[in-house]
Amino acid sequence: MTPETQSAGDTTDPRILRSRRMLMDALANLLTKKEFEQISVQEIADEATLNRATFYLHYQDKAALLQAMTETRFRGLIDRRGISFTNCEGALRAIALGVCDYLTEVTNCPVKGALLPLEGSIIPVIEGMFKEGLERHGPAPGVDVALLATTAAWAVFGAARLWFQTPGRTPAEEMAAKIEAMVTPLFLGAPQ
Amino acid sequence: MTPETQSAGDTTDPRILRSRRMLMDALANLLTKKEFEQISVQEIADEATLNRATFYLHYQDKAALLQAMTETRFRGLIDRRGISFTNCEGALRAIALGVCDYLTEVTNCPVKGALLPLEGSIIPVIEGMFKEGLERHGPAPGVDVALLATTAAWAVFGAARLWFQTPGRTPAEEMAAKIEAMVTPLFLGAPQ
DNA sequence: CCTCCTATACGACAATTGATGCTTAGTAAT
DNA sequence: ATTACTAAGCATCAATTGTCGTATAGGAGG
Repeated sequence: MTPETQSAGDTTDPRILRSRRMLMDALANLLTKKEFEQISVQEIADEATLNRATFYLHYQDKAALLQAMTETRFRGLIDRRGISFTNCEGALRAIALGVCDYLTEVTNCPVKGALLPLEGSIIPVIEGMFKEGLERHGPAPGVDVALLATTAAWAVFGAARLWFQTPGRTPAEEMAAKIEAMVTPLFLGAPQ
Repeated sequence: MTPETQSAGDTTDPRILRSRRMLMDALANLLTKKEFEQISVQEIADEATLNRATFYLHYQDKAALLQAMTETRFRGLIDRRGISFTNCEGALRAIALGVCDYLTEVTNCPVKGALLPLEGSIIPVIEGMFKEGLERHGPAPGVDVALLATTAAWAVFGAARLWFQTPGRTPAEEMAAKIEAMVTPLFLGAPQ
C-alpha cells in the first residue's frame, strides 16, 4: 500500500513523478512561511493543487514527505557540488558545509523548538558517503566500517545542527572547518 | 498554557506529580505491547485511568510525553549507576552502556522502522555530562566545549542506536567499549 | 473543622487524519 | 486512432486530535 509506493523511487510514471514533485515543492514553500508542526496535510495538498487523497497515495504522513523531500534535495546539493568522501581533509569539510547550507536553506526560523526532524534523512546520506569512502580506501584492520561511518555521520550532523540553532552564528565555512578538525580524529583512530 | 505547565518540572502539587507519573507509566507499559506510532492519546489516558483532557493539561502531544518520560527515566538510570564524565576512559564507556541499556529497556521491538525518536531527550543528557566533565577538567585552549560536548553526544547516541537496531547484536558491554575506543579521539583532538 | 484555590473529570464541538469506493483523466502500447 | 491500465479527483465516513466551559474532587492553610 502507501508505504510501498513511498519507497518506489524508481517509478517512471510521469503522473507519479509530477505529483511527488508538486507535493515536495508545496511543502518547501509552506516551510518558508510556517513551522512544520503548524502545516496540515490539507494545506500541503491545497498548495500543490492536488487532492488530499493523492497525498496519502504517496506518503504515509507529512513527516514521510519531509523525509523524502530532504533526502532528494540534500542529495541534489551533494551531487551539484560533486562532494564525495575521497580525501579525508577537504571532503569532510565539504560534507559539513553541505549540511550547514542545507539546514540554512530549508527552514525559515532556526528557533530552538522549531527545528525540523531531519536527522532521519540527512544522516543516512552522510553515512553512505563515509562508508563508500572508507571502503574505497580500505579500512584499517579490525575497524567496523559501518559503525565508524554512522558514528561520524551523527557527529557531523549534531555539530552542524548546534551551529544552526545558535544565535549570531559564525559563517558556515568557518563552522565546517571546525567540524572537520574535530571529527577527523574519529577516522584516524585512538592515538594510544 | 500546556507547553508552560509541561516544563514546570518543579511543581510540588501531588495531584500533578501523580498524573504525570501515571501517564508516563501508562506509556511505558503500552510501549511493551505496541509501537509508538500505533498508540493513541486516548489509549494512554485510558491506561493511566485519567481523562484525555488531563493528558493535554500536561503534555502537548504524545511525543512530548515520550520526551519527558525518556529524560526522567534515562536520568534516573544515570543517577542510579552514579555515572559522570569525570575520567575519560571508564566514564565514556559507562555512558555508552547506559544509552545501550536504556534503548534496550524502553522498547519491545528494535525493528528498523519502529525506532523511537529518543535523540531529543537522550542526547541533551549525555551532552550535559560531557560539558560538565570538560569544564571541570579545564578544556584545552581554543576548544569550544559546548560544540565538542554536543558532537560527542551525537556520536555516542548514533553508535548506540545503530547497535540497537542491528540484528543479532553483540553484548552491550562490548559495544560500549567499542564506542569508547572510537569516540575518545574526539576529546583528545587531532593528532596532527 | 472550614475555606479557598486549583487539578481533574466530563461532555461537546470543530478540525484533521486515515481510509475507501466510484468516476475521470493521463499514459503507454498497439 | 483505440485500448487497457493506473494515477488522481471526489465525496464520504469513522476515528482521533485539540480545545473549551462547567462541575466536582483534592490539597493546603488557617
